[in-house]
Amino acid sequence: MVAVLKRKIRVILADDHPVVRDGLATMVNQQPDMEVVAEAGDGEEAITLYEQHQPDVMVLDLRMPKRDGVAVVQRVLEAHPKACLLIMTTYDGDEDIFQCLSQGAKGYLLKDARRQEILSAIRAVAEDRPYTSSSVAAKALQRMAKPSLTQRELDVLQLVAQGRSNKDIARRLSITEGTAKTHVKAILTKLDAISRTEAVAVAHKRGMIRL
Amino acid sequence: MVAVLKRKIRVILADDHPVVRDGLATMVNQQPDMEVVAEAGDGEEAITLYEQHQPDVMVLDLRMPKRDGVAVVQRVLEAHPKACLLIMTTYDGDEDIFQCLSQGAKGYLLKDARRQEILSAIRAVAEDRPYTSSSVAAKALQRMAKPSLTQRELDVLQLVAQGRSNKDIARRLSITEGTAKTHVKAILTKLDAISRTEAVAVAHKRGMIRL
DNA sequence: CTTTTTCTCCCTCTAAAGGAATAGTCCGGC
DNA sequence: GCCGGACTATTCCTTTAGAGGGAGAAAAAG
Repeated sequence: MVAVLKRKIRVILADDHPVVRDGLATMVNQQPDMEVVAEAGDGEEAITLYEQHQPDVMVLDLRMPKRDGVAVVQRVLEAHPKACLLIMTTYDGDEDIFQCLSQGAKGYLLKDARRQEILSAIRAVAEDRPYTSSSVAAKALQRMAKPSLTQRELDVLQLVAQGRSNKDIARRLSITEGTAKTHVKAILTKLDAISRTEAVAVAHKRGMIRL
Repeated sequence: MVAVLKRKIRVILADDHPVVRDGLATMVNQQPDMEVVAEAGDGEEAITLYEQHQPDVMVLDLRMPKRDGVAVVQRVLEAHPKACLLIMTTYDGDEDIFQCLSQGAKGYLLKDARRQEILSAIRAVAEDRPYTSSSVAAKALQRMAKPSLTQRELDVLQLVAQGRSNKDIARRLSITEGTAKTHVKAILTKLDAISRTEAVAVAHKRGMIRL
């Protein structure tokens, strides 16, 4: 089936859990057509190792110490526009998916995927074919229909999620309480929430904030 | 070092991510003194397989489909008080840790633990010695100094976290709005929060609610 | 250079949330 | 039987949030 003479797919794994790296490494190295060339335990390391090894595929966890997945995607792609990045994470919020894919990641899959699906995804991405399961694609499409929050609104949302009052938020951002309220109002409208607490729930579910 | 004639430690792995199970299985099976006898992908399966195999150790993820880790700990230990359960999870909220350990889990460790630590933990738990890293132990102690929420307060907190208003909460729980406020007030006091949104943030960080 | 978006600030008004204190009922433990 | 915790409910009062507007300045997009 697999061409014996073909060069193996060179893979870097980036995940902060040694157990997950072991699992992936075992799976990958058992395949005749691929091999793990390096493993990273955080975002910084992922970027460094990509530079060093220039692999065919990098499998990336979204939440990692030092620099999170989205930031790694951004950095690597701006230096290597042809990089094939496969996001592999437990988070299925539409915002995470949207951010990664719109920034140029070639694939996005969830950690509860079966072994075969993971391997197929790596092979697809290695050939520069995008890999997106139907459920993930659906979320990305959902997200596109929703209004985006501005940077300032995200700043405010972050503070709202920490339980800060409008007055408190205003003080921290050096704006008036009225302005803080204006931003909160915009957030509620865009997230279709009737209270700040609901807005936090929605934003969290969508992966817009990290608590 | 390891006695060759000694019976191997029989381990069951319960985690909803195939990748994690693979990683753990590989690590465990490489050791001369232990072996994986079964793998479960959800809570129900974990309970069933424990009954069937009666392993020396069961390694449990906290968040699993169908039945979560705490519930599995409860069920297995009420049928087998001597069961050696090792919790392995990404969540380090004091409530999770406290619940598991106080219900009789023998160990609790985080998924970012190094390989050696994981194996040591399995060996410790297999010999009925509790395994608790210092950071985890510290959180359990912290939790003991904090007031517990009553069941009703947890019900209310869950609804608060979904963004419901006091009136809404009252309707859903068939109580008056005043009573809902009383509960919310008690929650704020116990969690040392000044607003419901902060209470949600605190509760989430402590692992008291699942969003 | 326009146009649009973003960020800022302002107003009024109503509804909701939160602080403080009190109290009756029920249930389980001692 | 008594006591304490849990759940329920109440009243009074203050503060905060949120709905509904409008509006100017700056920055980004066209």
